[in-house]
Amino acid sequence: MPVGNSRLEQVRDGLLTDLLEGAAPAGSKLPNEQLLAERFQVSRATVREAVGALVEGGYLVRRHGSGTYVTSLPTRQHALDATLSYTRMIREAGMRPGLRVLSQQTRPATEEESAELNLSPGEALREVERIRTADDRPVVYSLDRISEVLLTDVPAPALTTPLYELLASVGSPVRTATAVLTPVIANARLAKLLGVSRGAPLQRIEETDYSEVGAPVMRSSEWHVPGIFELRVNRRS
Amino acid sequence: MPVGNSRLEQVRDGLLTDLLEGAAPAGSKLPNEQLLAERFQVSRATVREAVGALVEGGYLVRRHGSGTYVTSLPTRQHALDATLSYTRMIREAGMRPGLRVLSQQTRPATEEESAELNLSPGEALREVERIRTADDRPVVYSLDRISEVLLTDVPAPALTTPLYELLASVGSPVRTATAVLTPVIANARLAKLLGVSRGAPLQRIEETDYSEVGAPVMRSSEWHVPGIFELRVNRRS
DNA sequence: GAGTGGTCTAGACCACCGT
DNA sequence: CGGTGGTCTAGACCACTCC
Repeated sequence: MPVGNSRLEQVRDGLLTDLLEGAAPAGSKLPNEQLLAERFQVSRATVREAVGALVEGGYLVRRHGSGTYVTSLPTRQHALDATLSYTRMIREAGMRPGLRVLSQQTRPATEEESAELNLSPGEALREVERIRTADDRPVVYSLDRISEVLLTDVPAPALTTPLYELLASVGSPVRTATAVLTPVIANARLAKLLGVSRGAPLQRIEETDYSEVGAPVMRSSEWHVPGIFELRVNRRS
Repeated sequence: MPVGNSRLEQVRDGLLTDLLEGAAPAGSKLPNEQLLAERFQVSRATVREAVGALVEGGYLVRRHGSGTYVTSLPTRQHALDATLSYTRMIREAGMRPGLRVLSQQTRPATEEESAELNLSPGEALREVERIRTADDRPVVYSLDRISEVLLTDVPAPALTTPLYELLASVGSPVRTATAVLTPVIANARLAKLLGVSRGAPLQRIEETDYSEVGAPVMRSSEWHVPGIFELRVNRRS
């Protein structure tokens, strides 16, 4: 059982335990906030914060004037919007993730790359070409580009470590990203690299990754083989 | 200028105005919470709530012990994860959205549909087949299925109104959804319906929509023509 | 050590829901 | 109408960052 340090975490985890162990089944109504405050020996403000976190996570709904209720289905944790790690998604699908670096080079940024990464035109960037595997079968071909400025202390052939870890280690951890998904047809090269037929459908993802202050730090182009692991998105109004 | 009723909204909108009008440029540090409280004549708790909302929206970052800072890029508002409305996305892309109903029928649910919509096997559901257009050009072909039980008061031919509005009007407004995206190849029928070539890539989306209490209310299968409006996803760690 | 955000309290009043 | 969540206050102490 998770036990946090702060009272907020204690209340949140206490409520979560009720939910997971069936003490508060789907559709049931929680005790009111005053009662919860007494039960956990905290103020009502603290209860509200804990309940708010569970509402945010999709476990509870508040209805003004009526009460707080338990929902039936929590949000999926390994969706595209909820994690940045394909490694995690592949593992979640019950497969063994792997990574193979095809090439890496330093070259001037194109105009589009300069705009996306907020660089001066022609400024140097590091590009890595990789194949991601699941149970040794190729599933993603990717081209990742990072500004050379961020990597001054990183030797050229060092991009074999996971890029998110690398970026975190140089002080630019990735927190958010925006990705555009487009279906495409495999050309001869992609077909060969990914082990599919020419003309087979692939999921193309163009993504820009941002640091915690919102500065763009990496631009990725990816081609995914469909049907191996799910690309799921949690949506909300 | 948006002016809310609650003090919380007044503070939030006040800060947002600073951000949008450039009074607080990207990377700059906000005054501390005590000062903001004095400026807006509210308590620090209220300031924290307003700032929290802007952090949630991606406009600000808090750094414990250091300060609150303005980020460079706000989260995209019309991404797949942030809205359920394709109408809105199409309009955002500068085009005129349209909708054409091809057919509707009531029939028993398949096994998969029963599982997804939490019905008894073979229970009746209403199915609608539609084409969505942007500037009169077909962009999405969709099959939507809703349990007949939810629609007892709705006459059979009435599914021409937007389905989200219809569901809200019968007391089951959609709040969240989970969608799986897969690239596919257009077959002869889809190619004809969507005005593309056979063999062209299409984005397939299988989606389940949930009410505010987490009960599944609609299951949709969609085929999107790529390149008309963007399918973007905001991601976070 | 000074300044910042993070947590927490005890109490108040309001807005909405249902009977 | 009573009960619920929604908003708000004034003040306190803690944890962290950075000089």
